[in-house]
Amino acid sequence: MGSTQLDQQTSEPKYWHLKTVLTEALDTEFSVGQALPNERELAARFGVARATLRQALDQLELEGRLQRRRGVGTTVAPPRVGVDVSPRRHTWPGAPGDAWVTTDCAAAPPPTAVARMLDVHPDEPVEVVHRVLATHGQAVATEQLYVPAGVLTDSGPLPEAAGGVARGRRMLAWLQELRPDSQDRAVELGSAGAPEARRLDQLPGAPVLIVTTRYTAAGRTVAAAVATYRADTCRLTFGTQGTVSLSGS
Amino acid sequence: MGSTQLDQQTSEPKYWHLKTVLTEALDTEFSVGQALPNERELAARFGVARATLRQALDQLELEGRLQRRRGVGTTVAPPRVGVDVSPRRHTWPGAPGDAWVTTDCAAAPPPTAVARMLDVHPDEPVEVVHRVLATHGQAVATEQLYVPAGVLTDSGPLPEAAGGVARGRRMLAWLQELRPDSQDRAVELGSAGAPEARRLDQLPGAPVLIVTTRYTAAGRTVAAAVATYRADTCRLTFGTQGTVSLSGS
DNA sequence: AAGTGGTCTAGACCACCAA
DNA sequence: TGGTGGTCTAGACCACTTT
Repeated sequence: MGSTQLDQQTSEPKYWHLKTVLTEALDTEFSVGQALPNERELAARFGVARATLRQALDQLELEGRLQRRRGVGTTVAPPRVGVDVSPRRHTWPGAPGDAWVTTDCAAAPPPTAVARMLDVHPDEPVEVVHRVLATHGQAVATEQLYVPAGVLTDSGPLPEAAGGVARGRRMLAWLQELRPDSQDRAVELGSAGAPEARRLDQLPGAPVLIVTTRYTAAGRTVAAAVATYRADTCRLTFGTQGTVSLSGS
Repeated sequence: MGSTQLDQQTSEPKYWHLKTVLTEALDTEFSVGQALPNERELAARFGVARATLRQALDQLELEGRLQRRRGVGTTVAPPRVGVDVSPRRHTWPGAPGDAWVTTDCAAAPPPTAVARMLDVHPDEPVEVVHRVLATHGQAVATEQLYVPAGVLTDSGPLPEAAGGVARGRRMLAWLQELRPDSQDRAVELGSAGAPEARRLDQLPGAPVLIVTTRYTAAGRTVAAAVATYRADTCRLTFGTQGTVSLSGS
């Protein structure tokens, strides 16, 4: 990355050109985990203001090429990890290390969007199971699973009001027995709220992929989940599924 | 949004607090399509620098709450449109207006990532079909479908070397006959390159959801597609699919 | 021509981490 | 304590759209 200065000629923004130059440097002269020079030095080297350089770094971080940690520095990020989110039976409780881990369970009123999905009143508390997914020792996703009280009444397996992890596990086991017969899923871009950011070891506002799932059994919505994946470090994968067709005109 | 000033006390960043205030205002005092005051005015009203205000607006735009157009202004964005990306037969050529439209077809060397997926040499040209998806008159996605020459040799349906739309349609029809038996799909965050940005009516660098698909027939990779969806305006949906199970510990 | 959002600057200070 | 990235300022100019 011996580049010094950069001569503009077109009306292409500086930060855009800068990003292109840096991308090329990352591809050819850097290896995963390697540290970049600090921002002040890089800005000086390219002859731009630090804010402009940061605009380029912001994009590279968004694309998962860089990893920045306050007080530490900027390093070349490893390729994104693929996380399977296909609606099929996959990992199970006793699996190695790469599986969802239940961290808590408590009753709370659902967000309005979730309330609408579950068709319950926003003020009425529902059971919320909190889970976390980690790979390679790094948290990559958190999830809240919402189950309306109405679904739990018949044969509800919550005799003692023991809150916490044990209760969460019990809820999952019970939902298992319910055998949900279908699910609708959606993926969209969002930004991490304060609690999610803390759980994912990120700064608030960091870009995340939000996966919302609606579970139905016997034509009835029995649960809804909102999972938050780190957009910088992971790629959501959907496995092979039956015969398909290309369409369009 | 009568708010004036804002008194900090915690170490919460100003732009974050600002975003919270604006979000609330959007929920209660604004309706879809309504214009916000301009950035200089808003900044003054909240007693912050314009750059700080913009940091808050950037996030709201990322979350799909706002729509900003240079030279025009900032308006409240409509809810994101759901785009079905489930691997099932859905819309067909003659469908209303909401379907993929083939815009071009030509031979070109694939990006390295695609070359690896197709297991071909990065310098060897492959057939590329360009398509665009629009909803409500707005382009929301573009796609490049890559088909290696090797797959086309046997009974290749490209007698005349007629480039362009007609050829693209022919390619799709032919792939249809091939009856791909499975597909692997992945979703990740990216930023729009110059050509994608132009086709999607956005600025370069805008956040997009990148969906890569690998089509296989008879255990062989016959094609790969890279689709780019506007992250601000759409939500990718995956329909109901068979029995499932919740897992974890 | 006027008004909008987009880019850019040259500083400053803060929060965090490691030595 | 020194170095890093994160936040913030008060300007300036540019590209674009509308009138």
